[in-house]
Amino acid sequence: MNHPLSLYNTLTRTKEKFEPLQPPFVGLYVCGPTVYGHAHLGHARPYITFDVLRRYLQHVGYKVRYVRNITDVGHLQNDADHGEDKIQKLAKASQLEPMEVVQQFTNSFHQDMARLNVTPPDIEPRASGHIIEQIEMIQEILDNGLAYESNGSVYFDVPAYNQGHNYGKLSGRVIEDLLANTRELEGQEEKRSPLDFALWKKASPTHIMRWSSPWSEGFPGWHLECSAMSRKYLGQQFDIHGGGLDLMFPHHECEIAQSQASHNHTDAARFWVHNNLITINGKKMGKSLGNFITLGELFTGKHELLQQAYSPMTVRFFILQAHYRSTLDFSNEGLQAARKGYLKVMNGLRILDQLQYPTGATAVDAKAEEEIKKLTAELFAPLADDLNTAKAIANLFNLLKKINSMHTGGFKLETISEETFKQMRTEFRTLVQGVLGLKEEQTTDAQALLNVVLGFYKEAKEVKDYAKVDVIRAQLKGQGIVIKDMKTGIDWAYEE
RNA sequence: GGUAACGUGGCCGAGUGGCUAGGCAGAGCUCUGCAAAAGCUCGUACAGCGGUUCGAAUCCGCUCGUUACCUCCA
Repeated sequence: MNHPLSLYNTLTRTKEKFEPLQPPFVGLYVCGPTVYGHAHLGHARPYITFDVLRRYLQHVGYKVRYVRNITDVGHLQNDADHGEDKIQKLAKASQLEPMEVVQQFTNSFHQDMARLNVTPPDIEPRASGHIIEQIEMIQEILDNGLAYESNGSVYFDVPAYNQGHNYGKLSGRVIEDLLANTRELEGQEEKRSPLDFALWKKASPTHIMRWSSPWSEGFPGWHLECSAMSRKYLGQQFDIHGGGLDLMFPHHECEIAQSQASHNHTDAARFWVHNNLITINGKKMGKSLGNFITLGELFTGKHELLQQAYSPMTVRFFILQAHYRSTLDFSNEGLQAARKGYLKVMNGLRILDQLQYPTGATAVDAKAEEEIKKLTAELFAPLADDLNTAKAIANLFNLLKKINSMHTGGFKLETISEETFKQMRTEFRTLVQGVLGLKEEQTTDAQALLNVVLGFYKEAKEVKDYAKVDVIRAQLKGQGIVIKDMKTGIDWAYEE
């Protein structure tokens, strides 16, 4: 298991060589969605990015346990009204059970991910299913003197924690600066310091999502679930924690603090990896800004900003064509270019399947051999350098040119050895399908194709070319389809 | 205001001291019944100004512009 994967670690702000704690096992935790709405293009990015990371780790031989949570107990909405559970708010409005809302959006999320060919995580824990673990964790933090109870709620004591630890180590914040810039928000009188955050919140009488705890009927704080669930399934310390850049502060910072404060004072994860955001007209795409396009809208083209529908693989390719740590700007032009690029790769894949190495070839040319070997070796190399999918795809196109030439005859296959040819074929396929996770999409409509054939059938009948008519009938029958000549026209049926 | 990024050819987007990124769009050529696909060739890009260096898109400084986080958000 010796390979040179380096990853950018937000904790150290440098690229570091990746070494698992217990090779060959790798524990990977990624913050999952809060299921109070349909997933949008911005959501696609981390899940595709970390899907590729997971696939790559597996490709180089690691055994990965990938945990991605579903947050379904609701994040507090900290706007003008005191803080209301988003899921609960929606549930009231539509007269649904909160869990019904959660299930709907969870199903929708799963569907979108499947279409994007994102492999499901190995464990997908729900926050609502881990209330006990979260309560336990709060108790530990209380026992360590780093949290306090206030009117039925429990708050994390940031200044106390900061005495022995470094609150802000991940996001580069300094506690004094944070204090100097704190805004006065309502409903904060229970806190000792404005920086303190809730571990447990006492439920108001109208709040329906509530659980019993030693402190009150209430619900867990909005950073706790990730700490509790990552620990449960990956241990006190694990290898990689991923998520969007916008979660770095406060979410991930709080996660680190909670984890440190509740157990052995070890960092929860050794590598903190953050993907950058998707922008639209240069601005972050986000729920709060209302400038998002859901994946469903993207796939159907039903959104005022969309000139056309973009298939899931187009979206995947679009995202992978940029490095995960750069912002990526949405545009129709960008998506359309991605679509063409994606189709080019798919055409290449088809051609590769058709290529056959000639038997008894003996015209190996050292230069050609070397060239293909080099291009092949360059396919995976960029992924080892902080998962540079953009460069890997660029290298893919460079090899694809040669493959296309092999197909059209400009590049004689026998000028490379069979071994090199097979290696090239395997690596190209593995990169495209196995690691980048690009799959062929059925872009053609079977019914439309059938109509074309029926058109020829009709023409043949009209000119009484019965030989051709018979051939068409026989061929279609071979496909399980029978032609029906009716007075009203030509139709078809499945052969019964 | 604090902190952190970014500014690359028509568009998207890699690259972080010398070696062609790549895709899309555009032009020309080859192939071709026509077309398409494919291949080949082409654009003398690195916000501006100054500095370091034999050499900078890449390092340093300043200026301008954009963004993110600091409040739920992937």
